[in-house]
Amino acid sequence: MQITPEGPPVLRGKQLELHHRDERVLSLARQIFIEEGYQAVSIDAIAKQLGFSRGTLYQRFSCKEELILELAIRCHRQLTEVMEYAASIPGRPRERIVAIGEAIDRYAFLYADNLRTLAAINSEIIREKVLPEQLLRAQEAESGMFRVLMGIVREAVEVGDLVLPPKFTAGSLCLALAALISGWAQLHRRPDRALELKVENPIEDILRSAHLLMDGYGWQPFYREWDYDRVYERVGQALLAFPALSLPVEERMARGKEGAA
Amino acid sequence: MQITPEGPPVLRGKQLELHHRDERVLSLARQIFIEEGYQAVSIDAIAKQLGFSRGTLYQRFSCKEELILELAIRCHRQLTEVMEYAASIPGRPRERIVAIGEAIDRYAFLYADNLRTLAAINSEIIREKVLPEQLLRAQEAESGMFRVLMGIVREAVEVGDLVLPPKFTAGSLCLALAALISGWAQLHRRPDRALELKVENPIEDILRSAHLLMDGYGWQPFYREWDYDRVYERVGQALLAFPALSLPVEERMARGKEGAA
DNA sequence: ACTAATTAATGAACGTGTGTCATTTTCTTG
DNA sequence: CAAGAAAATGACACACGTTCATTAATTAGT
Repeated sequence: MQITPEGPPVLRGKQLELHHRDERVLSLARQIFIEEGYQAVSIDAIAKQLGFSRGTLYQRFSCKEELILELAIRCHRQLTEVMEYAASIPGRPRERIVAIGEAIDRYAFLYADNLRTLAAINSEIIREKVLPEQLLRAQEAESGMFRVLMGIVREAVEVGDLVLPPKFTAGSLCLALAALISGWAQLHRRPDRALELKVENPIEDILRSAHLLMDGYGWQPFYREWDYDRVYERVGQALLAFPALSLPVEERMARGKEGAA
Repeated sequence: MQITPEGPPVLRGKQLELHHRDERVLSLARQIFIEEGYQAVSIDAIAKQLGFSRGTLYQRFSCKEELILELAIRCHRQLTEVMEYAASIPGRPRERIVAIGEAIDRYAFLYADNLRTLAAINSEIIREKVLPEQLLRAQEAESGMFRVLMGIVREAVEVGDLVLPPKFTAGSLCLALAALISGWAQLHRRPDRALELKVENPIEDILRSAHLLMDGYGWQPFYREWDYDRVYERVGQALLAFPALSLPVEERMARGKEGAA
């Protein structure tokens, strides 16, 4: 499917050292972004704190927007891995969608700060400053999410669990699910939005609405006809086997700060 | 319902003149933002183009982020008006939801640029720079959308068209609908997202998915059991009566550039 | 209509962060 | 170890944000 023109370049000597320094730079950028906000992130400040000159940094990153977008790309990749793992948990297709919902919910709990970073990919303010080439990388990172969803929807159609209504396609459903997920992410970032609706658990709510959406699409087994609570329990257990989702409470903070590597 | 502490302040003399100048400032900010992007908007450039000094502008706006957010607030208000009008078109509750979908779709067509501006309300980059007081105004502008949706959902419950499944509330549905709308807006801003899903009309698609979501919630009349094409036609006609949605093609551009007043 | 008090406008001045570049330093490789 | 390649440096030019003392205009009271 994917063309990999040159394969992963092997880094040696100085190159490797630089690569590691890039990681430190990104890690610091992440920390500043999370703790002090976007405006506090600056090539200048990072160079100072890391003890080398500004010009040096400019050889690796063209501007702070590139740093932020790079962080967002990593978060997207990590989230995609989480989703891929969830999608690999055995069960009927719709149960695996549930697993994905549970996985991203848990991800958001463990790495709440990362959701803020993720939003950067959609921000025009950032997109208009970085190189087109990096936008492509960002898009590719994003597309993983769609691929995972699409795979499950397609399989559901194949095994007959999902009979698409006329004029609807697997893509439509993926789009709608992605929209719900993106709405869910927004709620995480801005809980105030749900206040006036008097919804108690808006975050859970929106994932449950996804159930009704799938019901509407005619995706079996339907929400009421299946013991999804049990599915939640089962996938909940299975998800613990994934490293990024199995952190004990104590390590959560530390890991959350280190980054998305 | 709403408390209006002081009522609309009456402007006279110089105050009025200043107010008009603010409008010119915002209009120019909008034009620059749309034509040259966020980074091109600057208090400096606006002051120069309008022929007065930088300090003058700083007495009215604290930073460019405030300008952008102010624009977003106006867009939100305009979109809310559009939705309110659509919601007032006679018909069963679910038909009025359809009217809203049609209205925002048409709004997006006529004022595509405004969708970009709208996104500013969600951008952390902008939110972290403006005064908390203005964030409140932004939130209030946003809430109009929810109010309109909520009103219709509540009415649907009252007249018996919608029997909420156990554990679901009117708020859940509003949230989900809002999430879909927000996903739809994102698709407008970044059509690339849907490319790999091979969806032909992603924009239409997502609004049709809202139908299946409502079906899933058990909101009658169901998508398949009702002639919604006819509803689209009917509300399409009705929407033309609303000034902002009735512009002929020629005026579209001009009006689109002027602003959201 | 005149004057005092209030309010707005000005642009110079300062601070901060960006991005560039010629020069120096360090690293790599034959 | 030497020549060439790559990286590091910090000074520089610049753009933008922000403040402020000074000047100009407006308003309100008599």
